[in-house]
Amino acid sequence: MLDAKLVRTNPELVAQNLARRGYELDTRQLTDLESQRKTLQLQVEELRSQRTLRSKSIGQAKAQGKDIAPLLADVESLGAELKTAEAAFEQNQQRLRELFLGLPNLLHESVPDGDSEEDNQEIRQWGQPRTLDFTARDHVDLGEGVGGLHFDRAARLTGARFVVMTGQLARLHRALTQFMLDVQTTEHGYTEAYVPYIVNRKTLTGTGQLPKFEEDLFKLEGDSEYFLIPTAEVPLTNLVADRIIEDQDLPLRYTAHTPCFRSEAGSYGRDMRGMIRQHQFDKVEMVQIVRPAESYAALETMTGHAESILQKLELPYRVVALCAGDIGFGAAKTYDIEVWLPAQNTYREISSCSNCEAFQARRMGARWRNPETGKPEPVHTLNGSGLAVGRTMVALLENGQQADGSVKLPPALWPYMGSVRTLAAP
RNA sequence: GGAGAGGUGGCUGAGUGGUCGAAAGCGCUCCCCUGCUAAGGGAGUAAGGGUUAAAAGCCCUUCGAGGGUUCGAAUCCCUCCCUCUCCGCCA
Repeated sequence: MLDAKLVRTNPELVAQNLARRGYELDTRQLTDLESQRKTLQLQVEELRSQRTLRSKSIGQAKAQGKDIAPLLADVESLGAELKTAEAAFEQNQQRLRELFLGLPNLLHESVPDGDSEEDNQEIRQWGQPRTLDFTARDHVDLGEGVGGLHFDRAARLTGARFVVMTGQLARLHRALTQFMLDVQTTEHGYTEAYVPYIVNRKTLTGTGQLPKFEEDLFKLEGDSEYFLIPTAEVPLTNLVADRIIEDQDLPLRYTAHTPCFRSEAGSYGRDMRGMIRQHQFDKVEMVQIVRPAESYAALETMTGHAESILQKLELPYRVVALCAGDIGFGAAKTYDIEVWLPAQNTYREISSCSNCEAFQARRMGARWRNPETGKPEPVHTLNGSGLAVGRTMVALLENGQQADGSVKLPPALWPYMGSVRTLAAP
C-alpha cells in the first residue's frame, strides 16, 4: 500500500511513477473520493463529538438528581443523523480502501524503463557456459536416462504440471534444500523458520497477493477461508505483521524451506515440458526486515546470498534488473537471477530478489521504533529466493551432463549425497 | 468432539453502564540524591486517523473480531475467532 498522505497531496507525482509500469492511475476519481472523504469524516467526527459531550452532560445531570428529560429530547435526532453520516463515510472508506489495495508499489528511480522482459537490464554475469561437443539434452531426457523423474505418474496422481521424483533424484532434491538452508543459516545469518503452508486472507493481503491476484492461488474448501502459500515470502514476511520492532532487533533475517503452490492461471501452454513451471515446487526463501535507510544495501547483499548458492553449485548465471513493465506488484526494485540452461541455450529465472520498501509493511502494520523520532514507522521488507529447488535441479542436470547421459554433481553437494558424485543410469 | 475458564497498554494485572484510554506493579526515558555500586525520591511513558504547509493545540477511533441494546458500553446481549485446563480421539 502506498502512503495515503503522499497519494493525497501529490497525486500527479504518483501517477507519473505508476505510469512507468503501464499502470494508469485515475487521479480524477482519486481526488473526488478524497475530497468526499474529508467532508464525510469531518461530519462524522463532529457528530460523534456532540454525542459524547451531551451524553456526559446527561450523566452529570443524573448524578445531581436533575431532570434529564429535556436533555434526552435534545439528543434524540443525533443518533439517526450520525448513523446516516457513518454509513456514507463507511462506503467512501470502502471504495478508497479497494482503490489503495489495488495500487502497485512506486518504482525506485534506478529501475530501468521498459514494457517487458526484453527490456530488462543485465547487471553482471558469472561463470562460463560449457561448450558441449555433443547435443545438449534437456532435464526431462536426462532425468529419464538417469532414472527417477516421472511426469506421467504425477499426471495420473493429480494432473498436469506435477512431478514425481524417486531414487537418486529425490535424494538430490532433498540434498539441495538442505544445502541451501545450511548456507543461508550458517554463512548469511538467516534464522531458519518452519511455517504454515496454509494461510488466511489477511496474511495474503499483507504481502500483496490479495485482493488482486486471487486467481493465482489455490484456495481450500471449507468453513475457513484458507489458501495454499504461493511462496514462503507470505508467512515469513507476515511474521512481523501488527508488531512494533525495537531498533536494536533490526535487521531480521528469516529463511524457510517450503513447498509453493501456484495455479499458473494465464500461463496455459507455457513451459509445459519438464519441471520449469509446476503447480507445486519447493523453494528456500530469504526474507529481511530492515530499517528503511538500509533496504537498498540489503537488496544487494541478499542478491549476493542467492548468487553464492549458484557459485557453490558452479552454475553459470547472470543478474538482471527488472524493467518498469516487468516488475512485480509489491516491489520497488527487483533483481532476477537467471541460470544458464544449455538445452534451452538461454538463461532462465531461478531467483527473484525484491525490495518492497514500506509497501508490505503498511499493509501488514509492521513498524519499528525510529530512535530519532521515537515514533513507530513502517519497516522495509525484502524477499528473495535462495533458491527455487526444482529449477536448480534442472540447471544441475543440464549443466552437469556428460556425453553418455550421466550427470556430474558439484563438490558442494557431495557431503549431502553420500558417496554419489555422478548420477548415472542405474 | 464434550465440559469449563479466559482474551484489557511493551509485560503482569484491576475495572462500578456515565467524568475510563483505562488503577496498581514491572519495564523504559528524563531529572534529583548518594564518592562508585546497591537502594531511594520526582516526572513522563499506547497505537491509528483527522484538522494544518508543518507543528502546537483540538477532535475522532481502538479494551480479541463483528453485530445489537442504550442518550452513553471495556462493562449488558448475540455470533465468530483465539488461548488455557480437564475428558475423548489422534500423527
